[in-house]
Amino acid sequence: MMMAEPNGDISRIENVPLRVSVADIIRQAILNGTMKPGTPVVEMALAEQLQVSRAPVREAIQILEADGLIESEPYKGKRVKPLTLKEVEELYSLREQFEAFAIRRIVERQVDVSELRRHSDAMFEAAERGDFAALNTADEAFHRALIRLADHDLMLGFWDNLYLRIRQIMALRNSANRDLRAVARNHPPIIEAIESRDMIRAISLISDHTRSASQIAPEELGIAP
Amino acid sequence: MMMAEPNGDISRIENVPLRVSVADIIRQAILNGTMKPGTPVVEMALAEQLQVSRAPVREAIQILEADGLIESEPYKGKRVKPLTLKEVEELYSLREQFEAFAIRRIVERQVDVSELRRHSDAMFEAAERGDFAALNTADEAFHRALIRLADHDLMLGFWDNLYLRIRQIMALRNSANRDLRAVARNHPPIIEAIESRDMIRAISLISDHTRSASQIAPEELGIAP
DNA sequence: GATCGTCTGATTGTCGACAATCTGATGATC
DNA sequence: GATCATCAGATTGTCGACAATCAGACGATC
Repeated sequence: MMMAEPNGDISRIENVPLRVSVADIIRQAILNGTMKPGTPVVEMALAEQLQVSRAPVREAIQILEADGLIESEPYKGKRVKPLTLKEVEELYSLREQFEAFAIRRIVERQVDVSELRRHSDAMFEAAERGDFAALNTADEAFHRALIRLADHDLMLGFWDNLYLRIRQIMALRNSANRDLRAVARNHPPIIEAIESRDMIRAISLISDHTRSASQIAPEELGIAP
Repeated sequence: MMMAEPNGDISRIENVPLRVSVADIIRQAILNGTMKPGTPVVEMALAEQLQVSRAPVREAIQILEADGLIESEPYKGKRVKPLTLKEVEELYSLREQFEAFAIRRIVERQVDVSELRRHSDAMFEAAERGDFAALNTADEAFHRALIRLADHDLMLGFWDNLYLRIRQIMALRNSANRDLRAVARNHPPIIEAIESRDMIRAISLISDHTRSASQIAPEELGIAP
């Protein structure tokens, strides 16, 4: 007997395995720069620090390996994956491809992109307040929404993975002395180009935007080859 | 005292952890259709079958989860990820983007693509012999080389991941009754367009090629939504 | 006969112990 | 003083046992 839900939308509680909590903690440490590229990641040390056994730590590390944040050599050890200038360029160039592809799909399918305005507005607000963290959050929300609106789960998964590492890079970069308002101002023209279905212009704007974001000095990464 | 290697290129032997061997075996079973989408993946059963403990099996399954071949619900169970028509379309459409991006990079940088001819020739040879498996191998080698020549490790990683699932799809599809020679004939024009630096034409050819490869009947997947 | 406990079997999650592997140091041998 | 064994420490890999969780079956209760 199929019935309507008698209760409202009580949010589904979920029981999180330890490996997930552990992975979240370590991921955070990597993304906020506490664990810099090259730092050894030792199972036993983390297990003691977090008061769990090695098993969930091992699995958490495997998750982060899949994220591309940790690399491992069998029987040798694991460490936070070093960043190279080439990898940074690859991250940003591929992100540019994803966003261009997303725009093509969005324009072709005439998807409503009004959501983007919310994020853009949030960016201006954050810029006014000089709130750098909030600006970044809104910026990421904007770009992720752009990908999500393309309705392409596979690309969204790749994008999430890719953006994880971009966040890591941004954390390592001394993020001050940037013109917050200028960053915010980049976005409305993109929305307008999409809404007027000017694909060429929208993609061109996104490309410029991404390229300017990818500027980074090698010494900010620690290693260079 | 840096010295030249006294020995020739003796290939480095490597000690493979069990999880890798186990992952290879299970991956193969998924890719050749022995374990179809939806099949439950149970640790203990596999451990007994392979005569190892559960630990390496667990880790192998995590590897395949990262590959996108297995999905898991905590405390419930794991199974070979079901395929949907939408996912198939996403796989092929994203592959098309990757190949177009690769071609742009290759043409811009004037990369030598003579390697592609080797793979193309192998395809014709296989087609003559009516050797379907060899044709597929050469076809994959052709397309992977195209990506590799773009010199973009990040994209290559994504492509490998993506192509894994395309292999799975191709295995499920009743692959007979196709004109092998016609498949082979698709490729030389691509090489020629790249070598004559006609980016537009090369990308257009690749797109057509990918799109025609993506045709699949829903009932060939088992599930449809 | 609907609802609620309770139980049971299946599966995954976690633990502590032990084995295998790698690295570098130390010392024996020529 | 090179080269080779051997050893010790650190780290990861593997194992078997136990705990937690979930789904479904089976009744008891109203």
